[in-house]
Amino acid sequence: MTYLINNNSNVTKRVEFAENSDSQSTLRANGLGLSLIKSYEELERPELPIDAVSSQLVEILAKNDTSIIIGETGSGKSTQVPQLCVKAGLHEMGKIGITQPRRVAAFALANRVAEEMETQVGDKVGYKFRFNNETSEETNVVFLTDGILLREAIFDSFLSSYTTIIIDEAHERSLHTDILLYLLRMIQKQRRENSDMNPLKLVIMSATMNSEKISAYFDNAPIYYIEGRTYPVELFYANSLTIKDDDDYVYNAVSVVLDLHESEPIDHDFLVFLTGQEDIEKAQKMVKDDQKNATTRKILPLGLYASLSTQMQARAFSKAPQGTRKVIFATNIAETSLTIPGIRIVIDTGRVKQKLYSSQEYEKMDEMPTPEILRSNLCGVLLELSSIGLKSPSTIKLLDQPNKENIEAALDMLEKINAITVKKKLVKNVAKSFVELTSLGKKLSDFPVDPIFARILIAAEKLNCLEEALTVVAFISSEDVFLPLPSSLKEEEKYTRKFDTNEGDHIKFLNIFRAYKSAKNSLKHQELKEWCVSNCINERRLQNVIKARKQLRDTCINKKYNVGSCGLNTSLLRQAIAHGLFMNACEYDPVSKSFKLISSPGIKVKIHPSSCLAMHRPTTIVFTELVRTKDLFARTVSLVDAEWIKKALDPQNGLLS
DNA sequence: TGTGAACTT
Repeated sequence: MTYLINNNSNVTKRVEFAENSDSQSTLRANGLGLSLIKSYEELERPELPIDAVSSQLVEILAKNDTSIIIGETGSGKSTQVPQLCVKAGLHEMGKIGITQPRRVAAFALANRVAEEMETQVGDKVGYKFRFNNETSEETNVVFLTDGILLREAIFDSFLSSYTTIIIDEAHERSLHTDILLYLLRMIQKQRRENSDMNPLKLVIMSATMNSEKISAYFDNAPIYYIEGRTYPVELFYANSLTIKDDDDYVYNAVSVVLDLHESEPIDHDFLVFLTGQEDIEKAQKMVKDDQKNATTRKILPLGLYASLSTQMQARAFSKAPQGTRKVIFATNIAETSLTIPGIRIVIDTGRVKQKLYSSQEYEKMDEMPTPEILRSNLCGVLLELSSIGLKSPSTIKLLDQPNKENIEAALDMLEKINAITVKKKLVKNVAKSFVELTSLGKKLSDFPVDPIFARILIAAEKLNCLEEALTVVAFISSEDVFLPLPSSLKEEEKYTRKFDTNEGDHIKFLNIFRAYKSAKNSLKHQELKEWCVSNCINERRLQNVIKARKQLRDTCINKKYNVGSCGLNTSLLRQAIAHGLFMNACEYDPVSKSFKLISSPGIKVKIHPSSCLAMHRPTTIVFTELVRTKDLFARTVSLVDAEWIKKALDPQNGLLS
């Protein structure tokens, strides 16, 4: 069937509307309209493929409990569907929430949609992710990370402030998205059955066509396809141009930028994909060095990656000054879901790297990545789900079922740390686990960190060293603050860094935090920066640690914890750490000259060379994490007393009530 | 005696 639809822009488009099967209607806005449109620069906003079907979508959104919308990046679904929900009146009884797997995406989309709806960010349109909340009473549409919506569900298990939840980028299958899909399906059912509550409308959006699975998961919800691409962007692969240096893809990418800078109009901005933060900083510096003497036709090199501050990320979305070209060096955070205004040329270095792989490996890379839920430690999410009220996590029905052993291992761990009790019951001759949250488990789930880290905080309160424990937990649950050591450093110098202590790496973190605080009080801004560099510290990451610490501390204050300090008595702090990490306790084994895991003595580990205890030979240690390379290495290690480990294993332990 | 990098509460 073919319908002709008139839309607001006076452009007539041909739209095919085909009914494929009972469960699946197909809405196609084929690209025909695009050739009729004027250059996007002359329009308020670029014409989007979704515009052709917007009025049908409003009806669909108003009518269906659950809709699945499939559209390519650039179809406009992320910016337009929330606005169409408003047109359908879904904001009248509560908020419309739209989740993103990444913070930048939530931030950028909120800014764009606020502009299109002619409102300020934080007013009718807002965003919310960890450490940032730009929403108010007035907010109708909120862009938030999937992780934070999951947190909200702990405090409001019906998500009652929302009328509509849109899950965007469902194809990425992030751990949080998968859990949310499960949870939303359940909440939708509960709200439908409870006459006091408004129904919950769900919209699942994805870029891939393999959507039957999601549809089946939601009782065969109808699937709608939006076809077509957005405004023209030229895509260059770096290897199709002159390769200057075979080994240095950053150098190649920058060379391409500088070449194209000569030939392209100055108001066409560039987007360059690189693999990581380090490469991005390097590329920015290379461009800056090249531009030192430039007076006209300047380049403004900007970075865009997750750990960049919100302000710096915002610069990537703002306009470059007149006569200056904006060049954005980004990780894959910008690859999906983001459309950055002004970008006309995209330089993708991926191909250059890929030619380093054999064809077999190349094919492997091309396959769909394994959903995160199939390869993650499930402790944290299972505790969250128990806290929301789920009684039988072993029978949880997810889009992809994690293997049973994985779930059992996580439940076993939660039981060992006394966060839950598990009762096995026979249901229709099949053993099922029923989970009950303990009072300790409830406390642990208040903190946005791994449950074993939260246990450190609980023990620390009783040991009167919570102030210090907050610092340690903030460090171990954040990114590594150390800059990579220059290989020019001699071996001896590496291990005589001034914060090292024979108590271990956790106390070293405390030393760094204390030293930074006092340096901050006595030094000027620039001097403080230099202080960080000379101590091999990444200052921005350290600031993130400080933010995480504040968030944890606020939770403690809120829950009326006694936030005391042990001062110089760091033995108390290590005792608290032992109460969290007791499952990771190891004893030195003189026979094998390695450490054996106390909980399973067959496993032998070595202290990672980066640890300040690597050159020592402590009897008993606890570690934060294990990494497997040539051997099994324990990273971030502390010296402990064997007695503390025994005490931590005791269920009657008064420190953890 | 040696880290994949990116994402997130």
